Amino acid sequence: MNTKTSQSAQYWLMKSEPDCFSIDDLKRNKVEPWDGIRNYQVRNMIRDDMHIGDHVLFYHSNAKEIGVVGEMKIVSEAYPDPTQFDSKSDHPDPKSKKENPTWLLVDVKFIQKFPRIVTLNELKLDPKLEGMIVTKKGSRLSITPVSKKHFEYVVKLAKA
DNA sequence: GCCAACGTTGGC
DNA sequence: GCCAACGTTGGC
Repeated sequence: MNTKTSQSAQYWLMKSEPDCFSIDDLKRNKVEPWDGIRNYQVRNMIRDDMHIGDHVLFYHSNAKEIGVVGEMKIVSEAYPDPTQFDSKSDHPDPKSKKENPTWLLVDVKFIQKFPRIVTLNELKLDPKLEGMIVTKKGSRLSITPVSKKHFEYVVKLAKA
């Protein structure tokens, strides 16, 4: 018997500093390896809980305008992040060994850039989005799970 | 540029 | 295993 059960897609929010990698960069490249994850909690999530076909909100952090700017999709399972072995990359990790890489990444695919940004302030103020992790004070995880309800509501807001 | 809120490191 | 010091994230 096949022990694999078909799982329904999950929903996420992923942060990026637009000065480093923006929604427009993703739109141009179509598919991009989401490298540079150097947090164990986030690594474990992408390794254990993230799968091909999952839906993602693209979030601009550390920017003039902070908030959700578009949508993308996960198009690979987690695999070793090559930048950890590259001393010239932004986040080399000399302690990580090629036989047993510490850091993983997933490939993401551009779906759409929203007609407008849904700002963090807007997310915080909307009672329908209460409990969304990114709105919580001190939330520093670059990837967080989002409920299907919240995801669909944010997309609706972006197009309103 | 400031600083609060974390996460990590390393001495003990 | 504790915890101070340090580094990073990211809103403001």
